[in-house]
Amino acid sequence: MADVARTAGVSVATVSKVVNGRYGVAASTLSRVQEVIDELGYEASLGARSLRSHRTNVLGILVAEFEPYSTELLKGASAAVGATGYELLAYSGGGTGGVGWERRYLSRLSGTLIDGAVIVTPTVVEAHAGVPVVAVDPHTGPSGLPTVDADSFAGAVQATEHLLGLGHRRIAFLGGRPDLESARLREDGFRHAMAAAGVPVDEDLVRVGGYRSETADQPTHALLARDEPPTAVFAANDLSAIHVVEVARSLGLRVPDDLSVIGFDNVPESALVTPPLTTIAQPLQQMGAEALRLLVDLIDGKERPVHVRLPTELVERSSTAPPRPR
Amino acid sequence: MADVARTAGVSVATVSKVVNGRYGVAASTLSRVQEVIDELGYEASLGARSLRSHRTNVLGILVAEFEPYSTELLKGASAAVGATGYELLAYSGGGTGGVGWERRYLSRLSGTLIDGAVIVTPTVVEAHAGVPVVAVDPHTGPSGLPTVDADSFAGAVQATEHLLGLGHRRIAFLGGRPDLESARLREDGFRHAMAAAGVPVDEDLVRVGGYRSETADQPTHALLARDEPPTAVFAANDLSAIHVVEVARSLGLRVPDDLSVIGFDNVPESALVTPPLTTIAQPLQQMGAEALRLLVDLIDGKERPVHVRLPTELVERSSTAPPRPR
DNA sequence: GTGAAAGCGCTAACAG
DNA sequence: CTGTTAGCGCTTTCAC
Repeated sequence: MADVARTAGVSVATVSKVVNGRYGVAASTLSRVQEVIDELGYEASLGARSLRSHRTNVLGILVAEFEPYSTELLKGASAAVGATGYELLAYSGGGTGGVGWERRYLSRLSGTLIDGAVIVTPTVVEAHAGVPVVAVDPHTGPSGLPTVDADSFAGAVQATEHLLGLGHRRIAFLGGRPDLESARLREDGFRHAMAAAGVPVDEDLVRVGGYRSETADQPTHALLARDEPPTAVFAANDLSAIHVVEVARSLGLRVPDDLSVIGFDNVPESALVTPPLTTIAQPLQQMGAEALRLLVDLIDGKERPVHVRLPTELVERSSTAPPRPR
Repeated sequence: MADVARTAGVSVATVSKVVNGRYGVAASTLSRVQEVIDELGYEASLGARSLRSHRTNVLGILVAEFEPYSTELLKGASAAVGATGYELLAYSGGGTGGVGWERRYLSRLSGTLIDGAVIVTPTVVEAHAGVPVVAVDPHTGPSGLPTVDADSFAGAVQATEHLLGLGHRRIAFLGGRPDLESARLREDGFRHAMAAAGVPVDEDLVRVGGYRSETADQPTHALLARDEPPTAVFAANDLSAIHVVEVARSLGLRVPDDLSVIGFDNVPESALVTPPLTTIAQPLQQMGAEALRLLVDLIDGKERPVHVRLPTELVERSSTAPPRPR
């Protein structure tokens, strides 16, 4: 900025005024400064500006890692931000954040740099943060923070009913982590639908999968190695469902002929596996867009429902079929 | 930081030393300060820190918009950053950047905030930028900047040969924008493969699609409305290929029975359309990871090839088939 | 081993 | 209308 000021023969304060469109600058000065700015390709440093002004027009999206789930939200947020005049800053430690990443990233960015934040699947939710914050699918469920999530319970019911409707009775549930709200709700939905159909749940068929390939591996093997293996598996997210498909194939089982598998999330990757995964879709892009709109309204001080829950939908692809007659 | 200093009964300078692990702090002071930091959940502001220190341990990824292409790169970069100790900051204006977004975002973030940047599909490439910069698939082709891209020419040859091998002869090419390097190379590859097979190119079947649905719409209609329409279309990216499929269906043509369509990129979305798209895969995640590694090496001053070109691969799905006997 | 002071690039008051 | 001045929260000499 000093460069620009010197070249234009004015003070940095004047340049600042031009850059920020403040009143009190002569038309001639303005155009001269603007010319120099264009010529030099000057752009104010976000860091320095925000340090002083506490308004940046930048919204943060804080994620533990850029993976299929968070990037879908990002697409939605990106589409929604266009109209608002804000810019988007997505921050991630690349998976190295460890526990408490959400709080650390937030304090690192808030107060300076961003006017508000969307935090994706936070474990620790803090109501007070300095800037407005919206949580997407917090692991503790809707609490003090404004929240956007999908209807995990209803989705799990849909998944289970789909399997039941196909004729399955020996259905396994490969859950998430029991301490997470979404995982709990999906198990509840599963049990609810089973009970409603009058099909008893074999407790040995209910396992903790942990939402990730590595953690789902052992329980999946245990499930499929049984004397009387399940004819269908409902996995609480796509990542673990995909892993079930892989394990089944490695064991010589054909999907869906020998085993039906249904997932949850509908990340794009679920369509890429062989066979393409039947799953329960969360409207991820829509959730990202909704979270962003909610955040903007919060910043603008508009009244809004503090909790948005979006519906899920069954996406039938090729990993589910009626059980084979025995 | 002043809070922490006051509570611990030391100066902010000392707190700073503790935070940054500098030498010259008594063990007792260190542990006391560390305790207060943990208790208060203090985390240094990125903006302020970077303003002063010019080393942030944060790498930037600058994109025009978060869409399927850039988010795939993001996933790769995120996976690769884990080992490096850096954190990732992805910045986007949400599509409102306009021309020259790459330069503006870069000067906004560089010098402060980030130690280096990966710029995704920049149009304007500037060799000198203040911080190390790596370009992914720059629209002008490899120039002064270190670059990561895929082999567009070879990929286009693969696509064309696939169609030729299926028996197609009347093959249309729906190109990108002629001013973009990747688009030009894909057309070259198409012509090269046609010539090698001794099949003359009907110039009326070569159209400019512009890489986007909106820009591809009119040329696609023109192509399919011909008296003698093509039996196959090679679209220069998945987005336009998907649009060709949609237009064909809206015209009552069945894909692939009446018309084969092949795309380029292999974004996850290409598998989600009906029928799933046959396409040429760019190893997008790998490209993102490679760009990040190249950037880190650049920052560390390591010698590295300044241009990495990754191979493409044919992904056969269901949008291509032999032409119908007439 | 610790703190005082200067200053990173910018904006906001205020004086001229 | 324009420039001077005082910080924003932090790191970094450099005295003590």
